[in-house]
Amino acid sequence: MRSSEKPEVLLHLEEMLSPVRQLLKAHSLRRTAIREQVLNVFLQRKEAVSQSDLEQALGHPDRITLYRTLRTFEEKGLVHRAIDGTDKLKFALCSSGCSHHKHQDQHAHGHCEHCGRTICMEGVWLPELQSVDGFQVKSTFLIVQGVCSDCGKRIATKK
Amino acid sequence: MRSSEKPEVLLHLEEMLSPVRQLLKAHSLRRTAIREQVLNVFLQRKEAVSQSDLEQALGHPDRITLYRTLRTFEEKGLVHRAIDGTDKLKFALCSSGCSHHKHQDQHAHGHCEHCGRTICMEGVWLPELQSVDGFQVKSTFLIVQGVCSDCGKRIATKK
DNA sequence: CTTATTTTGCAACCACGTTTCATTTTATCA
DNA sequence: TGATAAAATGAAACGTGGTTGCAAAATAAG
Ligand SMILES: [Mn+2]
Ligand SMILES: [Mn+2]
Ligand SMILES: [Zn+2]
Ligand SMILES: [Zn+2]
Repeated sequence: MRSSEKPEVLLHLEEMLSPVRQLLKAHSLRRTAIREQVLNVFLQRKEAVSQSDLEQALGHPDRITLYRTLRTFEEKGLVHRAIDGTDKLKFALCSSGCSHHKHQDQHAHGHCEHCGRTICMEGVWLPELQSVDGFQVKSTFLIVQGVCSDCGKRIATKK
Repeated sequence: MRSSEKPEVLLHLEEMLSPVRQLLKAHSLRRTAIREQVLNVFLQRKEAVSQSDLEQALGHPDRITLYRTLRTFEEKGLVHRAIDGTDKLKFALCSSGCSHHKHQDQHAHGHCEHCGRTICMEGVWLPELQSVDGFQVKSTFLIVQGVCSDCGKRIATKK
């Protein structure tokens, strides 16, 4: 049976790609087990995740493969680095506008000094600088340090 | 000869402490070879320096001692971390107001994507946030990415 | 100079980042 | 549906940094 002869119903089923497969296809990435698992974690958790977070979440897959998966995702514009001032490198899902070498996530990152989680903050204004005494500004990153809303509530309850 | 009997001229000479010794004394730190060497590098270079920068500048001293020297300086308020978005931890000399566990360096850090140097930028306004949808803000860090004035001139000349 | 305290230097570990290469898997197309 | 080219994986191996414990050396104080 050639695909052009398939009944319409089946064609529609084939087009019902899961969100992760849509993402992979949209960025022309092959579909592999670890890529789907990693993307699932990114979609479930809303915070930025580190490689060790993923290792734990996925039951310790091969660490080199995971490493390369993250670099590939970064390069293809699926995730961006979430700088939070700690020594731990974290990544967060990109907004839909990002693609190969064209990241456009201009937002602050909030780092909770209590639980260590890092979140993307869309609603914070970033200073728009052009140059600072001779320094040509290309982009700015803002890290907001403090206590996240979850931890704030938890602390308030305990008192 | 007891010190109380020394002629005034000698007493004055003794009080002529070098800048590094003044710094050490002001933060009640013992005077050791590596501490003086490290402080000299900080005073000469105006940019933020990493441990590997110091290792090279000082002819590869014991790396654990250097490591502890930097932590001690940070704890006592002589240097602060200069977050620049790279994976390399850098430190910069504190302004005179800092002391044991009371850092007060509120300024942006500029990172040159060309030469990799990181400098403290005193003249940049930091957003003053109190809370962002439930997140209690304690402090903010601003990283300015771009091309430093030196590299800017160098590039302009080559053209 | 003596002594209490601090600092050093070494051994030893661990966490990560990164490359290389043979093997396996994926997508494509006849 | 296979065969095939291209891409991804997993193992090994190496490098860099961060970190602790402990005995020896150095410092500051009296
Ligand atoms: Mn983000
Ligand atoms: Mn600074
Ligand atoms: Zn929290
Ligand atoms: Zn530069």
